[in-house]
Amino acid sequence: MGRAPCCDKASVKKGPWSPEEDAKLKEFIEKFGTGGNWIALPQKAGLKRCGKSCRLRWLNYLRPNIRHGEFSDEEDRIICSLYANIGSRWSVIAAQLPGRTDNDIKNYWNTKLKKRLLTMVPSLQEKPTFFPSSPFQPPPYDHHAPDNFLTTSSSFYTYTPNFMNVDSTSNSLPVHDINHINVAADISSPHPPSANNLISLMRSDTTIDVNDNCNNYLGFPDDPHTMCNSPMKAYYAASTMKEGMLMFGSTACSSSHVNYTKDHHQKNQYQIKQEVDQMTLHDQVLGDQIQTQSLMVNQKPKEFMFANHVSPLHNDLEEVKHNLNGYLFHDGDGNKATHYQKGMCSYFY
DNA sequence: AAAGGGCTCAACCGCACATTG
DNA sequence: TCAATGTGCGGTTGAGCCCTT
Repeated sequence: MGRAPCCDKASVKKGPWSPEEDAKLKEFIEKFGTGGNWIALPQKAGLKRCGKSCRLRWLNYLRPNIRHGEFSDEEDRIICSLYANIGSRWSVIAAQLPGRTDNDIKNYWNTKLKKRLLTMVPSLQEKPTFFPSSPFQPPPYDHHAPDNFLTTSSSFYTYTPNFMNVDSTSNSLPVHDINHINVAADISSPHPPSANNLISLMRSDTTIDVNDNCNNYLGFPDDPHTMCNSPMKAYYAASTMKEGMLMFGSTACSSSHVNYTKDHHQKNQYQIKQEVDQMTLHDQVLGDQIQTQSLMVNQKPKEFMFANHVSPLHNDLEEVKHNLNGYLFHDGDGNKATHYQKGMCSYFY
């Protein structure tokens, strides 16, 4: 047996609101408020409408300070960035855009922004199975990439998660919720090292099981170039999309990317999240290739002191390029790696 | 000018969660 | 503790508008 309907469907009016109904609702709420009970409101206000319908009409159209009409470029960027971070949590996104309603933003995304994004990045049109509701998807495998896949490209798409809240005292990897953004946190224990390197993909509603080489994330369990010769305390970036969490990071040194084979590459080419030119809020330029974006909702990005923390292995970091068939991470030196790590929001200890 | 296909967006639906008794 | 009720949210729908042929 399903739950009782919120109102008598037969006796309520549906469809577009008339100006008279709008006026009645507005007048009533301005005089008496909602009374904390939307269900009872229409009767009190003399409206033949469902309470939910009244609420929706008020919130999306009648309440003061609602803005309709064109979205600014800045709003576009915020929406795109937040969507990349938190997925279709329209109410959260709307909270960052005063005067905009979740419904407006949702419609705007579905009808305009998503299409624009897909036009800009055609390869995003095919959804990966692990991002079932995301418009983002991995680029196609580049068969021409050299075996170490250290190629270059003039275009680069990345995505920068906001904030991290790493709990370095814990061996577990809780997923924090900061400003509604899931953030994976840290570990500090020896692990199957290979699994700790790199690019990890996991569902945003999971926590990382660092003893699980790849079930929750895609690491390089057979990596022969493991660099983790010390207990690692790395961690990690986290970013979420609605269904998936993309993680970048390395345990002790991101140079462990070097020399991965095509096969590795193929396994790990999952990072397309951000059209740099269109979505960058706070640009950082990494070499001449990389820009990262650090959208802060209520929080500024943390600065990383990458070089200081990975110095033992720092020299290995000559090349960390992750060519994702045109989407390139290029770390030519430690300094760039710093940016790289900033960009990917990795933490190193 | 008419047809029809695509697009927009207000509104609805159903579910999950919160609150209340 | 649990069921009933209210609220909020995201996904979906469809009427009306716009554009192309």
